[in-house]
Amino acid sequence: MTEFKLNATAASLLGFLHDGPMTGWDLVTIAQERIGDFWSLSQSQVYRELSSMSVAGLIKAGERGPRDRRPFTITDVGRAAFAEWLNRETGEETIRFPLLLIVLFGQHVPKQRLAEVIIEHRERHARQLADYEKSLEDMVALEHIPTSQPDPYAMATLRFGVKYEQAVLDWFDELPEVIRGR
Amino acid sequence: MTEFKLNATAASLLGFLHDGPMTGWDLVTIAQERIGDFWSLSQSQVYRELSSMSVAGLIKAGERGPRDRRPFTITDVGRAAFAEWLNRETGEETIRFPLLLIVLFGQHVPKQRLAEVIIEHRERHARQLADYEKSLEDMVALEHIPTSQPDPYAMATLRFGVKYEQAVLDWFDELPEVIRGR
DNA sequence: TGGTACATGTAACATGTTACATGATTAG
DNA sequence: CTAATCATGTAACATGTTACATGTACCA
Repeated sequence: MTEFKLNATAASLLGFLHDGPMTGWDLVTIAQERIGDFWSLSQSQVYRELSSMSVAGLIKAGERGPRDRRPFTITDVGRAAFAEWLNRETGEETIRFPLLLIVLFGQHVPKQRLAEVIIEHRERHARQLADYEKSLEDMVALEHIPTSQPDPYAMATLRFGVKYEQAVLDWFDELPEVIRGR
Repeated sequence: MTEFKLNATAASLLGFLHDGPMTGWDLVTIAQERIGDFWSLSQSQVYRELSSMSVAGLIKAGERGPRDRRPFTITDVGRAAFAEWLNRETGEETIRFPLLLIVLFGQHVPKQRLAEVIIEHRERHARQLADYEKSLEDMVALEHIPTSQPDPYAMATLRFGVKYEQAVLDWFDELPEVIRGR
C-alpha cells in the first residue's frame, strides 16, 4: 500500500465524493458552499488535486458526458485514504487577519483611515453574521418538516460561524476610542 | 518609482523596522511574538522577504557584526511602501480550521475518535485563552506603573484573541451530544 | 569543554492565487 | 443569435513548509 499523503483540501474532496460521483465543477461549487467559510479553495486547486488523486488511484475518472463533464468516483483506496486522514488530522487552525496587522501598527496609520477601515470591516462581519443566522434558521426550520431533518454536523459548523462573528462584532464594539475614532 | 507590491508578511517586517535596525533573527523572534497569533510566518520566509526587499531598496543591510548578525535598516522607499500598504490593504481574514472539516464530515468519523478530537481541541483552546488572559493582565498592570503605559494597539489585538477563544470554548460547550459524545 | 541558544542561509517541495485559453449548452 | 453560465484545463507566479548545512558565542 503506497501511502498517499492527503492534504486537507484533497481529503475534503474525497469526503464529498462519498455522496456519489461528481465532476470537478460540481466539487468546486459544493466545496465553496459547504466548507468555503472555514476552508478556502480555488477552482484550479480542485483540478490539481483531482488529477493527482486520479493518478494515485484514490479516484477514478468516468466517461466524459455533455459539455465534457467528467465524473470522478471514489475508489476503495480513496475511501481508505480518507478514513486515514480523518484519523490522523489534528491540526490547529490558522487565522490570518490583515485587519489585526493594521491595528497592531496603528501608530503608523492615519486616525481617519484607521477609523474607516474598522467601520468597513465591522460592516462586513455584521453582514456575514446575518447570513449565517439566516442559514441557521433555515436549517432549524427543517426540523419541523416531518420527512426532513437537518444535518447536525453542518449545523455545528454554521453555529461556529455565528459564534465567531458575534465575538468579532463584540470586539469591534469594545475597541477604545484611540482606535475606532470618535 | 517602481512600485514594489508588498505582501502582508513583508509589510509587517517593515513595520517592525520602524523601531530601529534589526537582524533577520530579531525579526523572526519579534514577529512570532507580536503577530504570530494572527499572522503566521516562518524563519525562511523572513529571510526570503528580507533579501527581496533589500534588492528592491526598501531596506538596507548594514555591516555584519558578531555571529554574522546583519542588521537591516528601513529606507525612505521602504517607509513609503509600508505607508502605501497600510493604505491599500483591506483584505478579509482567512480561517482554516481542520477541526471544522472533521466535524463537517462527522458522519464518516468513528464516534469515539470524534469525541476525543473535540476534547483535545477544547483543551488547546482553554490553554490559549488562559495565556491570552495572562498577557492581558500583565499589560493592564503596566497602567499602574507611573512611567510606563501599555500599547493600546497591541492590547486590542490581544483582546481579539481573548474574544475569539471565548467564542470557540462557548461553541465547544454547546455542541450537541451526537458530536461531542457523552 | 561541551551543550545550548544564536544566527544565517539554501534547497526542495507543497500549496495557493490569478489569469488566461478554449469550447459547449442553455435561456432569453 | 447572442450573452450568460457551465465546464475543463494550463501557465506563471507567489507564498508557505520542512529540512538541512554551516558556523559562532556564551555559560555552566
